[in-house]
Amino acid sequence: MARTKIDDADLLETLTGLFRDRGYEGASLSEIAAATGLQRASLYHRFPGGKQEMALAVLQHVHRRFGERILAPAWERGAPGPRAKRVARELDAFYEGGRRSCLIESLSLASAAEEVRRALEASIDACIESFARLAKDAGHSPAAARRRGREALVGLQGSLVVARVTQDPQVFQRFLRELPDQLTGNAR
Amino acid sequence: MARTKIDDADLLETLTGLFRDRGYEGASLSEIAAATGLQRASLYHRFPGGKQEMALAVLQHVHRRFGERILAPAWERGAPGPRAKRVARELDAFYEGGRRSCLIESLSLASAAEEVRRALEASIDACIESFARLAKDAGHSPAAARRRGREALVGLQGSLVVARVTQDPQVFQRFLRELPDQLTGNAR
DNA sequence: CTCAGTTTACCGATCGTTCGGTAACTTGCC
DNA sequence: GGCAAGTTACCGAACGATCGGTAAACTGAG
Repeated sequence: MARTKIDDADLLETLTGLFRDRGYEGASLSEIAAATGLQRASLYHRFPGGKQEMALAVLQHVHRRFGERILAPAWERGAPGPRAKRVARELDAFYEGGRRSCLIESLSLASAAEEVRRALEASIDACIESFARLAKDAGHSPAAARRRGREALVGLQGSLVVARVTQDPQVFQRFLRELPDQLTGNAR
Repeated sequence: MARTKIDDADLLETLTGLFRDRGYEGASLSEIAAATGLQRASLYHRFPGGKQEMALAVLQHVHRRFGERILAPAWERGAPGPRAKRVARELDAFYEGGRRSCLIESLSLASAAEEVRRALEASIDACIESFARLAKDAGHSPAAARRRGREALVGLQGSLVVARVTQDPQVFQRFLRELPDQLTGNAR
């Protein structure tokens, strides 16, 4: 047993879960080590930059996953309505029905490092743009589409927070149900 | 020197700011001591229960402030529209235009103690009920009013998170502007 | 043998918390 | 009023535990 004990994908997945649930300061290296099955020192072999590099890697990992999968339907061809529904389904899976928090929110508290802050902003922007794309494809002006995208993101973040505090995922489910119409629907 | 060096109101105010900005784990006792002007040991004289009691006291403090002031207009007499506008103005002041985070969100991460979790839930509920009251007074059914109250809370939490990450308080300002109509407006 | 990957053992710093002690004020007896 | 006893508020120093991080030895596949 000398080659990687835990492969990068699993490692990142575990780290993602930890940072989502506990936040940056809340997720200690001991806890991370216990959860990943690696010793603390081994984590420094994988992430020489320490905890901050772990957070950064997780952020990139999730950002990629959003781009390649969760938000991908927003950039495909076809009717925007069904595509929005597919995005909603992907969000449902990623947030486990509203029982998991958003990494962006969890990591944006502790007055993060500039590099982390930039990554957070990039992910937020990508999310807004993808949402806006669906609204644009539904015939809305660029300005109106961007506004709808922003409002959808607000609903996403807000419903996740409320669902977490009230321990009631229904709030998130309601958001998901209304998301497609919120983006592609006609009137307001 | 025997009388209090820092009075309870100031102390709670400082603690509130710290917990909002840094979260429970993020706000260390050293930092709290530095910010309040009291030594760590002195904090234990004021809060024998330690950090958790501090968080609990802050939660109660803010809960009272919401009940007595910020959400008070929702329970007064008069047209619901102007009352909703007054609530919005109070929220604007409390969240400093969207530059400060919500305590409930900041403290709800770190898998808090049961007592803390209950306090968080109580505050959330009070907020929803006050919002719903305005919708009810505007002629909406109890069910519809409660739905509007919940959605308003989602908008509040979501816009605060997005405003923090993007460092753009405008998102919160937009929410505040639309809040009165969202609660008391006619159609949807 | 090489060398990436893991491990044990350890580091200084800081964590939340406790302890012993000291002023300043209050109380109650004379 | 005078003054000892008690209370309140604060502080410096230290507690054990844990924090994030490092050095060096071990492991095993190429």
